[in-house]
Amino acid sequence: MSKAERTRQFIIEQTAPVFNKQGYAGTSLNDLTAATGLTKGAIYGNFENKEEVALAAFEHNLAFVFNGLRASAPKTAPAREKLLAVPRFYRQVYAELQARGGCPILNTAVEVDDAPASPLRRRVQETLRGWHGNLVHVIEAGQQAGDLKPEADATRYATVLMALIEGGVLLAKATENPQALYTVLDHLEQLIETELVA
Amino acid sequence: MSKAERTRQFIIEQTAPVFNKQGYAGTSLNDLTAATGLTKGAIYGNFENKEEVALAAFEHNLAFVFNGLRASAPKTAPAREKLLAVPRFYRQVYAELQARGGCPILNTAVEVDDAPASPLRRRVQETLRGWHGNLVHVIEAGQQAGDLKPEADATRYATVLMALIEGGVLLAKATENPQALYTVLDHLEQLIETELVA
DNA sequence: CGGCAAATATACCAATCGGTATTAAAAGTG
DNA sequence: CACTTTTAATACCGATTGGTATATTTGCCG
Repeated sequence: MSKAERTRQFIIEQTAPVFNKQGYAGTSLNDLTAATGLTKGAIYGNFENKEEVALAAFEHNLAFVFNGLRASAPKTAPAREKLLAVPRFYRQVYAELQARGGCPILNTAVEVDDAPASPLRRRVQETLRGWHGNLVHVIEAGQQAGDLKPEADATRYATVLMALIEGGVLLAKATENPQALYTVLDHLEQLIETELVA
Repeated sequence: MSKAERTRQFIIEQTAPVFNKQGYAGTSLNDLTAATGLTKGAIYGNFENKEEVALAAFEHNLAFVFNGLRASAPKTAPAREKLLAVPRFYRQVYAELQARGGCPILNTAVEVDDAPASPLRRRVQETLRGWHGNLVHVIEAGQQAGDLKPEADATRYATVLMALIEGGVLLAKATENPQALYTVLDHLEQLIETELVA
């Protein structure tokens, strides 16, 4: 790992929470040098421009969520466990997620969804589509395996799950009351058990 | 209505969608003069500073949502109708809400929830608390009247409803697919009928 | 350990930021 | 219509913005 590669990684790690908390427009180059202790020269030696740093930081923040989500249930687990692993993960990790500035998908989606097309905007859309597709796949596989009710609309429940999670994180974060999220997660667990599990 | 009052109102109306789309940090004084056709002198003659414009614009955007929400069901309607009026309202109004930059609560909450205390931040928290309190009140009144299941946890369902709405709006907006919201609204309607209505 | 390349710091750029006096125009009033 | 007050436009301020060219330092390798 070259010096530059390590520095690049260091910049990403140090600036990721800043971007997640303050947003792209709300984060200045000054914030980036303050967060890293480096100078503009070092940053622009490793990134094209501010947006490339933001994109890499978003990717980093995203990895924290999806790596944890993946680790939360074995790849071979039955669908019920895989679905229940989602609320379980958010329960476990919310305190740290909050400290890092909340859900990067939520934060970034809101900031870019009215802006002109950009790499960051495309990446957010792709992430949402990917997550949804993955959930649909889990549900349908579970139905094939006989674990989940065959009549349940996989697309619908994938959408509802995502909306509940993102909405719950928003409420908890904005009201400074984690209980709001836990309440939503309770509901989600019950929903999985009663409407999806066969 | 004095000239200044009319100008102030004009500034609010013209800048409200801009703030809602670009956020507070992403909106410059230049954007405000461009949106209004006025000069900085006119704006600073009617507002203390940029934040006061943003606060008034937020209030204006909020009124669009809550006025519509209030108008969506008669004050004297039974609880079931009042609750079903919520998804019905969002279904009716989503196209216009999207054109205005989406849900102002969602947008503003995400931008300010990691920032230091500010009037805007306080107002967002107050709004969320007020909405939640209002929903709890509607549910509990419905239980008193025998319209809703008495064992349902009013606080929980108020939180879940809000999370579903905000999450649904986020998904629809970010993926440019209104269907995501409609799917969530379908689910919410079914939830009200099966878990809340007696 | 010397020298070269890679990486970081420094110094600087024009443009734009939010904000303010001051000046000019318009509105309200007798 | 004239006069006064209110309201908006102009011109300007220092600070900060994202970004770059250049100088300096650092790490690496023979």
